[in-house]
Amino acid sequence: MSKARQTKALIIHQAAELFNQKGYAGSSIADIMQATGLKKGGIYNHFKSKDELALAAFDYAVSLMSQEVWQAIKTKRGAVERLEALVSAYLIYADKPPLPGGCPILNTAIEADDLESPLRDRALAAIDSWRSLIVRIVEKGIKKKEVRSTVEPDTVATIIICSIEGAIMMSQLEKNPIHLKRAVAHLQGYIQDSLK
Amino acid sequence: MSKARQTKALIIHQAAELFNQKGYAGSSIADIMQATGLKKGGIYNHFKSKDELALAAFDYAVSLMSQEVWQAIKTKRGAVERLEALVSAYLIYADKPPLPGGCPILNTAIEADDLESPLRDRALAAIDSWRSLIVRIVEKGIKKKEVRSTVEPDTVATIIICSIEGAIMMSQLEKNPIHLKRAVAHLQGYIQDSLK
DNA sequence: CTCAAAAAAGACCGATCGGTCTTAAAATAA
DNA sequence: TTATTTTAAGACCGATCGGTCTTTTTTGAG
Repeated sequence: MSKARQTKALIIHQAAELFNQKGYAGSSIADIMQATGLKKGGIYNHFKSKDELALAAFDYAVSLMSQEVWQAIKTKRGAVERLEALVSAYLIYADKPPLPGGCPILNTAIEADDLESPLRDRALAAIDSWRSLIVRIVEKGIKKKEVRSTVEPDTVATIIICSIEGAIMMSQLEKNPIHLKRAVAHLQGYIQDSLK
Repeated sequence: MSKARQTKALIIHQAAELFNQKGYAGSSIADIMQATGLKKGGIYNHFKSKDELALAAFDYAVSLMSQEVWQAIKTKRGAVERLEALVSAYLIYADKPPLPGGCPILNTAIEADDLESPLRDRALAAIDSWRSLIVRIVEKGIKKKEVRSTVEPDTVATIIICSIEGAIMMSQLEKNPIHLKRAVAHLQGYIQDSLK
């Protein structure tokens, strides 16, 4: 990787950590300068604006977690097993989170949900991608008779996503992984009992 | 109420709306001046700093929702009925929310969870108050044999809170109440099936 | 090694930030 | 109604905001 791209990757990584912990409005260019060791010119050489950097940082943050989930489910076969693996993958937030500060989708959704903004669109797209992954797994499970045909895939997606996101928030706030562990355990029971 | 206290209440209400929608870092004193129609002197006559106003606005926002929940459960008797009423009370976020911008506890928790700050302490206290309300209801239900003795009150509290908070976030982001409705329906089933 | 192109430095900009203070207006107790 | 206190106005402050631009340094192709 060229020096320039290394520097750009460093800026994105450090900005993602800052934004995820202090928010977009709460993080200044000066903060990013300090975190990267670069001066203003070094940052604006790679990004036209703070907003453009925010988008790049969000995409990077989401990709980190997407990779975790994909790694967790790619070897699993049945729908139930895949959902169990997906849910368990989020326990990483209790152990060694890909980024400090909690779930970047949740953080961005909360900060950007009121104004129309590119950042809100990205958060929406990230949630929708997650939702459709779950829906596809459940639909395939129904086709293969592994999941009861009365189960609504969209409802399963809502329950899984909102439980995990709420639990990440609570564990992050209280600095105690217990809530995330409880939510994951509850979802495992839900997947076992309600789907098949 | 004296004129001065009316003005102070107006500032708190408008600030609570702003902070809940745009966040604390994202809302400026100039924004609050515009929302209240007051000039800077009129605001700083009632509050020493933006931080002090933020605390007052958060307390006000939480009290609005606490009153809703209390209204919903005060007439109910059994533990199961009280929990059902508590969960259903949050459907108000899909209909006529006490404040625009979603749940103030969630919004504040996300923005303030990283730094040690009075605001984080308030969010922690609000969550703990909610948690202990649920725990007390479940414990009483166990004593009265309305709830199975194997049920863990703290786990029930975690599942209810994280599901509702996650669902409020999703419905707020997508501007669609369906997620909140699904989560409440799921929790009703959980309360019916798992507790008794 | 040379040199053109790219990257980073850092001074500089106007706007806005939270906050202060003096002055004027309004509310209230007498 | 008057006198006193409280409340709000609005000019003002230094610091910081995001962003620009010129200059210097570094990089990498030839």
